[in-house]
Amino acid sequence: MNLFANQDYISQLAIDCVIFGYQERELKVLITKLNFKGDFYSLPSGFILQKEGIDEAAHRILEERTGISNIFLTHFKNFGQANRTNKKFLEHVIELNQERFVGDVTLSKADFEWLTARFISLGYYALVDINKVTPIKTALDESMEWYNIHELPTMMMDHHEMIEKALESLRLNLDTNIIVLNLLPETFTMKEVQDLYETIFEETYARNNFQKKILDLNVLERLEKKFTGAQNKAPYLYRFRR
Amino acid sequence: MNLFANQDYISQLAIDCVIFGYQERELKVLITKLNFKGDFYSLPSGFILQKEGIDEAAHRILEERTGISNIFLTHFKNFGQANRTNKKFLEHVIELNQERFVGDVTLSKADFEWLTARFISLGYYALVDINKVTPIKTALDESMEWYNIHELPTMMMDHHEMIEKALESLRLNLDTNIIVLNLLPETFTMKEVQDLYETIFEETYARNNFQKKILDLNVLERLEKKFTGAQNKAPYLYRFRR
DNA sequence: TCAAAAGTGTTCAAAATACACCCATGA
DNA sequence: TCATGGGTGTATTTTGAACACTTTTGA
Repeated sequence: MNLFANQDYISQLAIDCVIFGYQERELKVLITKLNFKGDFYSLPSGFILQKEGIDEAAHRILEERTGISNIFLTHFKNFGQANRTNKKFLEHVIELNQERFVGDVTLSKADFEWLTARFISLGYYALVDINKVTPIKTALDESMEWYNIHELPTMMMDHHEMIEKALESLRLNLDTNIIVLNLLPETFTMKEVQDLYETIFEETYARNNFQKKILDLNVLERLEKKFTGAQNKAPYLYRFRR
Repeated sequence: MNLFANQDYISQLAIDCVIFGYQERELKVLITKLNFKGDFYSLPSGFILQKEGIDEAAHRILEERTGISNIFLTHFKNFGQANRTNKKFLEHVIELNQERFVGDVTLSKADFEWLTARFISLGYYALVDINKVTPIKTALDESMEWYNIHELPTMMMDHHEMIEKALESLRLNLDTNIIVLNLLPETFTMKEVQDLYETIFEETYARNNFQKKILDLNVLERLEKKFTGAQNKAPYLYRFRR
């Protein structure tokens, strides 16, 4: 059975998604562990159907793996060195899992050829509210979990570099854009916004100046106060203005 | 004879180059007119060989068309809608030029299929010194000329949109980068730099403040004065510091 | 009434912009 | 010596960071 080779995919072209989530002052990335012996970790990836656009494909892949649509997702870089192939990687997987690759059952010859060709990857990154996501495993995944961006496992191919480049790109985008609020729930306090910025940029900011800067962007609206039970002044809640 | 289909190109993937040049307060783009009846204008394009990286391919294409290498060239955007194909365009060309498409001589069936597939394009833009470039026509080009960015002919497919996006990207890059000086000759006056910026951003700047801003970047070195014969103070020449 | 954390106003320094003046050049 | 355009110094405004103070909350 051919899983890939006969599908209506564009060959030699893949999409890799760096899905950023945020929780308790930690920036996290969604990573799958492959369902094979040996520890193989990968970004959620997929291929482009002949009938769909590249952005469309990226959205589909994101939705297939997280269940959510209509989320911030953007291309950040292409990866296309001449020798970029996962042939060695796949051979290693097969070597460690020989019993599962007997007689073309798991992976046909055609699929092997298709998958180990030289590949060009379009790198996308997404920002999601971690509470809205239920990671969806495929048959090939043993697990699919959030990893702190500073405690990543050893990733296959150049996926580690991809995450680094995605983070760089995210930081650059934030200078002119407040897209990052996609990482927060519907309503949030100013302190939560500040924690988020400090986590992403790995810096600290003065509370009052930060508040002024964000409010001056004129994209937030102030709602009622949030009484937490703590013995201090209740902070305001904010949400995106529509 | 197959020109494309049997070549070692990656299929369904193209590179389009927006080559910016600058002359006398005009920002220009290098555009080819195809060597067929009917006015068909195109960006310099090419395909990616199996054995070369994508950036490498872009540099090769640029060199094939301008004769220069080691020039500023960068990816700015991918173009990959589902229906993105030049089938209609090519059929139109063939219709207007039937005498040249008799008997597989100019374009084989295989080539036609290959060329009219759904294509994804990697958009690159380059900045070149217009005086160092001798546009190199291929067999398919009737002409290859510089066009003022505000006086572009009607371009095939989405090439017009590509130029717009490339310009946007160039402007963004300029905010943090002085790469734009690739558009100028080896030595230049401050006024020439200012003219260039004003042309690209379509704004005017105060002379003294502009000079200060550029010099504060610490990337230029001041050379001797340039005596033009005009009855005014001779301006200094500058060049990139190494 | 007190500690903790949020909100807001004021001050200070730095950067961007505007204004003014002087200088070199060739007719 | 004059008009022209180039170079540079000084004021002014705007921006952003630092500091200080007040308010709210629940114990």
